[in-house]
Amino acid sequence: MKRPSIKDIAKLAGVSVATVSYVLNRKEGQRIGEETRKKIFEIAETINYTPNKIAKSLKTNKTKLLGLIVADISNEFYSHIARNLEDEALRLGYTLIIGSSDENAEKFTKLTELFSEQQVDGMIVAPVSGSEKTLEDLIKIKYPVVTIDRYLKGVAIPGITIDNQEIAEHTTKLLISKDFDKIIYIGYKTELTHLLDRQYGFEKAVRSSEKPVEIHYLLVGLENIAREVHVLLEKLLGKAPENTALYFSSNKLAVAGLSYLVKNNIKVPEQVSVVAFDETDAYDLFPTEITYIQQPIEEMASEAIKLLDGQISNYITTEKRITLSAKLISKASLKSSV
Amino acid sequence: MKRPSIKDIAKLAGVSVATVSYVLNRKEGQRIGEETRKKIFEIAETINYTPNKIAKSLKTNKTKLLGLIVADISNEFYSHIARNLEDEALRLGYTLIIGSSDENAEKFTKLTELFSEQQVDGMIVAPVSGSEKTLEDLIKIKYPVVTIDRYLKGVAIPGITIDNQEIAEHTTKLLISKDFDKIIYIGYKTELTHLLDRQYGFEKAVRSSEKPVEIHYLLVGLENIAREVHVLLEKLLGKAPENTALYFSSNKLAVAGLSYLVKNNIKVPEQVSVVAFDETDAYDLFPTEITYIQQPIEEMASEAIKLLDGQISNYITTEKRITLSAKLISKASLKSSV
DNA sequence: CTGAAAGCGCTTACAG
DNA sequence: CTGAAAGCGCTTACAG
Repeated sequence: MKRPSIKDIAKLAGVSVATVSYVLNRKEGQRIGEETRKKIFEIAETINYTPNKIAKSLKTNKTKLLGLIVADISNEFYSHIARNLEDEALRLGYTLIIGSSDENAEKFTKLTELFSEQQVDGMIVAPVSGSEKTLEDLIKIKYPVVTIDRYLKGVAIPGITIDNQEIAEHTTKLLISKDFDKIIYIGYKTELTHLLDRQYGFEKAVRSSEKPVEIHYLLVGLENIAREVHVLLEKLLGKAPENTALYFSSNKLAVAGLSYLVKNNIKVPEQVSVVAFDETDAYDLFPTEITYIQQPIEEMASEAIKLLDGQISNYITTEKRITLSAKLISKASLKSSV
Repeated sequence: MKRPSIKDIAKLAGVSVATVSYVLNRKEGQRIGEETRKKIFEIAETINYTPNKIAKSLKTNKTKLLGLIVADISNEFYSHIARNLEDEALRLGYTLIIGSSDENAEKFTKLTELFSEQQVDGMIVAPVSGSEKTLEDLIKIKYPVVTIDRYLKGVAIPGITIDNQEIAEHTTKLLISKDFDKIIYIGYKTELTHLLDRQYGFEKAVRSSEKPVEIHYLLVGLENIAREVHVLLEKLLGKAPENTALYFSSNKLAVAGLSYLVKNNIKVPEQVSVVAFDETDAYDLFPTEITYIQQPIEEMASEAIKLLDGQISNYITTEKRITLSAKLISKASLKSSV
């Protein structure tokens, strides 16, 4: 009981497979008699024909498959990215195949190989540190690739990022203007450029400030975030902090840090003010509404797909990098003034 | 600059494509001379050959692609499911292609069609209400499909679920034993069996109880959850509830409800006790640790893939349904006793 | 030990 | 208006 092919339709209709292919693809130019046309549609319907895209792909060299590589699809930020990409992709007739790199360069490379063997028409990737060569190889063979969320220093490849440094600088200046006794930056130990940019933005604002303010950095690894953050905050904050600001450079870090505040009954913003990168539903459970930096995820997704589709369809190889603006969403977690 | 094919290798090596295919696939049985073998590998290496899986698929009728349809990949529960499925799939050499149904039967059907045209070897789906016929059609043509999280009444199809009714009943009995004045069940207006099962379990425990206890149901739609829950809780709970228990039948509902409690400064468990289905990192930001029902996601994923792979490889069509046990994780949000 | 050949299900110039 | 034929890149009996 094989699935029916156009050959079966052709036989049943008494025409050639070419004719069947033409009418099923509604190709203009090749005009086919209305009767033949109708008959073919009817037969296709009754024998329940569905096209075999694999066969089509082999011939046309297009699979309508897009590969998506994120750090971890179970991470809230990436699952939202994925969802938006999915919708945009579907709109253009693409389907998404996904993989998680776990920030591991080897795994990242394996995934690109796997996807390329599956003949995906293009890839959207959040590159990991150490994947420079893999990306360069892809560019060399002109494989359509677009980076998202991140970029790699020195690798000229189209992609979407946000203005990490600018928004971080802007936000930090705001903090500085509020005369905190102490500002604590909580970020990652990492070589990932988009995260370093957030740190640079922070540092830049600090350097250009005239007011003296006590600054601390808490940099944690990519694992065991919650515990690390708790230990560090305990050391730095103690149980009764005053007039302090906490700057979290990701939602994961924020959740870790906020849970420390809740558990120690530290009042926001009375004792400690908080601002965080990225949003998460989790903020809803915190007693104070959190001020956060919002990434334009929807726009990122649609631009990424547009950029990729452009490469695929027109073989454009501009090294276009698009930078979108993040937005500071002000809520109660930042003290209103001095 | 086309990508090299085995034909290119064959030409370069002065052998037939058949020979190249044999050595590249390391087929035993067909013994190929060690020299030819080495030469072929070398050439493949230098011209940077990578196999075209599409061509292979056309011939072998296996794509090593698995379709995953969830309600929404950006939902925390499903993104975790997806991640675990991804890992298990990769282990068996499969790649995941994903789609979100948005609980929409039409979209669900479209996705199954799309995936089947892409010739996925099998599908893992969270069926939506109204998709009975789609599923039955798939079974009729013996397409390997496994349901996850949910099942559809009357549709005999292999799948993984958890013991929703039992764990709900068990949990409710525990609530009842604690002599609350009022127990409020917060669930969905839905026809989805797995959610109804949670409700039946609750009702069953209530009916079999000897103690009289005031019971309320809050059933919300699938959209605007937060607002609906807030409005309903306000009506039912007021600002100063006493000795009340809240039972949330999903993590989304729980987040919505807990945020109401936080905003109104209602103490957990002093005034209100809480138990919720499913976990989420968000609980970390709530002042009290939340008692929740934990689904064995990892096991669900590995069993699903195993079941699907079984169907694919052996054409097993047992209507095997696997039920796994959820677990009540006790934390401070449930008052300790009377 | 190796090759010629058929075929998977399509598409698409080309010819008539 | 329609068909014969080649070909996409593989696999796999079969023959030698």
